[in-house]
Amino acid sequence: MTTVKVRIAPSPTGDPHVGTAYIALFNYVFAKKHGGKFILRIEDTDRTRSRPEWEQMIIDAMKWLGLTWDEGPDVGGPHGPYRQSERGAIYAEHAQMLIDRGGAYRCFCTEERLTALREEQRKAKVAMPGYDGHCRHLSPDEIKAKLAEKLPYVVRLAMPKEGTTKVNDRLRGEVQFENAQVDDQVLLKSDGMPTYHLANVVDDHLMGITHVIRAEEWITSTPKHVQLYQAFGWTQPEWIHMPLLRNQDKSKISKRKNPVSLNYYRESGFSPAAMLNYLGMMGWTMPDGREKFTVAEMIDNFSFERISLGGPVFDVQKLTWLNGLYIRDHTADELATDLLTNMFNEKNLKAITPLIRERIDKLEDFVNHVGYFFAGDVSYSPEALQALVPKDKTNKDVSGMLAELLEIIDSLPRVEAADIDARLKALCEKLTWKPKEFFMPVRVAVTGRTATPPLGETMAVIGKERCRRRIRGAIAALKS
RNA sequence: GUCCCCAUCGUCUAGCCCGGUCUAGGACACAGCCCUUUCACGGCUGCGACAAGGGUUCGAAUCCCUUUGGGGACGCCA
Repeated sequence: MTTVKVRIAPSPTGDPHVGTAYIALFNYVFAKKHGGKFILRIEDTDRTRSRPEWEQMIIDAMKWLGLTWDEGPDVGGPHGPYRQSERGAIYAEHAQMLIDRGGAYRCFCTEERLTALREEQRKAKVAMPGYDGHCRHLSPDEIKAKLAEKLPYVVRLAMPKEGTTKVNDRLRGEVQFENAQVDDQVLLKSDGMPTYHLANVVDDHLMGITHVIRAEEWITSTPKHVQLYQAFGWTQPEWIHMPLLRNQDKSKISKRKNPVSLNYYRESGFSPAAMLNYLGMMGWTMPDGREKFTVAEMIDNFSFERISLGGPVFDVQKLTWLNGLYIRDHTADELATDLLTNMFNEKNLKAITPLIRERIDKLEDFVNHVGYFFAGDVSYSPEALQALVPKDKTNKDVSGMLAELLEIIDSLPRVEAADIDARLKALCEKLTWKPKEFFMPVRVAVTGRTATPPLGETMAVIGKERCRRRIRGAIAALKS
């Protein structure tokens, strides 16, 4: 029997995601259950969106949760590198291998042609939009000529056009796909980087992955992966597609409708144990029905048979209840230590004091000045609410502005004073608002107050997660 | 639109595979009561679901089919 080896393969294109933690947990638990290995692989093949800061945050968040890996970019391992951007040669070689075997072909179609094609298909309401196979049957001479011209090209999967591909999913049984329904996916982009489809198959094979435990959204692309395994002549891993975490409205969990950043939960003071416990009960239950359990207990009792397939709604309220249980497990002393390390620590205090030094006359004034640096949500008094909307603006104007600000903040790894100041100024100018009209609503949204230290520094100390949740809260307040 | 997945209280779920023990159990939330100087915690009670229709069967939440509903995928994103 081969040793179980699984992986979590996040993409460093944004905040560390709760869905990543969810899938990582099940991979981790499964690996531990069977004495196997769990590895971390960074899928940073999207050159425009991947950033090292995001990668670092993912690693930090995973460490915070305690989901440690046996191989990964930081700890190395026998199958490295574990960062896909550093494995370019491997993918190029394998893409060539595929071309040689007829499992893939070069495609010289331009971005413009593909956009036009897509548009055409959309207008004609084509049942299965996709690549039309234009370059699939180019003659060797035509290809040679185009290569000689140095035309940029991609490598596409030569999907069989007849027959079916079977995917054996551990949780759902056999799922069949008509090959004609499956697109000739791009495997290698014109920048030489692989797409997910190629990279994940090649790496999973080379790294000896035995079980692919990933989210359900991948199930429709699995036939492509199965075809790739066959084209390479490799043995497939076992496929396990976990249900997707959902928003309240049942759509796939998203930052628009839910806090999805692990940093949010960390900074709000959720404990990793509670977080993992809660994630563990999304789609899985203890045999005895216990709701409070540790990862170790989950490992002891884990089996795929106890997974239910309905997409679980991620309910922050229930997570909060669970976290309360964990808080109460602590003695008062332990809780005090926790507070001292994570909230009222030297770093936080030293970040705040320069901002309020001029604003207090006695030490006891401190507490009344700094509540919003520590609090989660802020409430808006009638006066604050009034200040939120400047005289010449409507609620809609302000919520629109705040929504734009939210987008800006979302795109940043962290909020830094000078940087956010510049961005605020730029947004103000872009919207052609008067500074006075612009900055007060932002101040009120983020702090709940009309008088605060300078905004940029204040926001930096409050931090990205709190800033964004309060802005969201302000937008909601403006609606009612 | 096409393909794929899914379907028990508002939410997380047990039960479903191996039909009867299910007048469907637990938890969150909500409401009430108790505890209590207050608030919480804790305890108790209540509210609340087998999507619909057809089969199969002596008997179906459990098996089959259809419909409906929800979700996902359809990118040189992952």
